[in-house]
Amino acid sequence: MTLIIKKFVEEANNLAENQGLEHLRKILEENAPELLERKIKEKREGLPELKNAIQGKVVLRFAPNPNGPLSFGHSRGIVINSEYAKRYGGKWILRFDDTDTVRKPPLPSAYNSIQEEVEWLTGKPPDKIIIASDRIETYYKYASELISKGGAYICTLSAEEFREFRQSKSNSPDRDRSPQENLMLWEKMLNGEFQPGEAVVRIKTDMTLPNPALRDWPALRIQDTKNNPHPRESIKSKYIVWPLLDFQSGIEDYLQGVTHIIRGKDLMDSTRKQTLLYEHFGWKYPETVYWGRVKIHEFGGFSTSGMRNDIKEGKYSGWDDPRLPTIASMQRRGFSPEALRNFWIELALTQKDISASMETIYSHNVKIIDHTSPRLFFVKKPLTLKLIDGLEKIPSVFKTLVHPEDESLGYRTWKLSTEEMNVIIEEEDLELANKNNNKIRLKDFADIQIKENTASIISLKPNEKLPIIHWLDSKNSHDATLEISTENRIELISGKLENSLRLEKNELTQLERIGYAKVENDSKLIFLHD
RNA sequence: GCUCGAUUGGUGUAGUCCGGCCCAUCAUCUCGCCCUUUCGAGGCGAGGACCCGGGUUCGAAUCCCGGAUCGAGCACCA
Repeated sequence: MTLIIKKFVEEANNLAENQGLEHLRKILEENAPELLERKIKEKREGLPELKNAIQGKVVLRFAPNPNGPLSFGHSRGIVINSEYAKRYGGKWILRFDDTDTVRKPPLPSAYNSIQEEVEWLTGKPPDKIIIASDRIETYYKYASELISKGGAYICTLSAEEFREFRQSKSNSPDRDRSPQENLMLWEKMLNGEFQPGEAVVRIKTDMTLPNPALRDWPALRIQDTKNNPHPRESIKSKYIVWPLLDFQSGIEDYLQGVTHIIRGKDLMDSTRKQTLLYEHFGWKYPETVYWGRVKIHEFGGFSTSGMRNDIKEGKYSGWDDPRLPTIASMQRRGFSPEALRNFWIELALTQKDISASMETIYSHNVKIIDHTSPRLFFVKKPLTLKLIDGLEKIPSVFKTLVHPEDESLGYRTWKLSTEEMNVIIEEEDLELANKNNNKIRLKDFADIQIKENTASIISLKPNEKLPIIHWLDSKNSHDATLEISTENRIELISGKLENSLRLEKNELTQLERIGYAKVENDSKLIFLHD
């Protein structure tokens, strides 16, 4: 049988090789046209489909620690979750996981700033907001329930002592206590009869589990909230027993009916721990997908707490310092939220650790801002040339398009004098002129001949092929600074800016031959990218 | 060390489940050309990749085995 098949396959392969696939196709068309109807593999676009996602029923969440405003990295979680919510007509929850008052104390202002940043990024508020520190008693309830069911116990071993048991795959002596005893100890924990480190609630798993991280993992611990009060006014020192991430997050996901969790792959063990927790309760764990680490080449290693320190020490001017990889900074510099969304969607969802470049973000941003950015002349290192010849040819008004592809945006105009005129060009462009017998074309104006600090108009119409440069008239320009920030320093470039357009604060412009910039005020521009 | 997981051009991705329309997609990048009175935008074109070694098969990026490399977790952080 197989021999017969082999014979025919060989025959077909030979035919294909000798007479081409078209020949085979014809034979098939004649004899068995149904075989030609292939299901065409659809090309995926953007984010991959979520497993078991039902239209209208998807619930997602993103849970940052509010110990600072959002970093660029956070924006991935917000974009991906909100995009999926949109795609499936579901909803997504913004949850503040603020359960560590000691090592990662929340920043009170972050609760609001994060919400604003989310809105800027996605165009609307999240469907729901949850603050973990408001829900401590709920978490207690589930802890008590699990303790009484024998699924958790109070462990009075120190972290170091327990580590021994974890390593040797043997049970903590506290493990065999009865639920009644554990409930009593639980009350003691809540009443403050233990100091931090003296007691912890552990989820019973199996000390022989191959993955050491999962062995009787800790669910709630004691924090000294007298000396380290929670920064929220309504919480402060109200609780001393606090849930750990794996417990808090697991319970909350269940309570909110989260169907899909999208998280970093560093949280893979969290999934496994929480799955064990869900088994105790008989719950079904959400679908989970992971992403890998993202490194942006131009941004070094920044951590939220590190930035917080540096700002405090005055190393940076604030969370929106242009050198910092925060959303606040990118917002201030003038990135379009749509560009950030497109960037993350294009990177998609894989477990690969990736290193991307800012150039990719720039390219996304240009696509969005270019067709609406008014053009402007900004002359760095200005050099003044007195017009000494050809003044009679000058029109009374200079006129050029606000945007080269969109006449509806109008014209930039300025009045010129035939009596006296000083042209301002960039020092660097003088070299360009040098290469062309000291001749150059002033964009939309005239060909000039330069001689020392003077210039003569050769003709208004282009006379020969000369490099075209941007320029200014001294009477129609004013001093301005362009702030360019590179990785670790801020450079202030002084120059001249044209008067013709009065741009509002935060408007984006394209400085011709320089790049895109954001208007801070009349005489200050912040460079975005080229 | 133990436990997970990943590996497609310079950088990201598609395709891998279910082997053959894949001498491998799209974007970015680089380089040409066109257009344009900006070094911008736009248009066209070119460049460049299946981690390695075996195996299965008529046929492997795709399946199997082995190895390498990279990353994460093994916290009373999130």
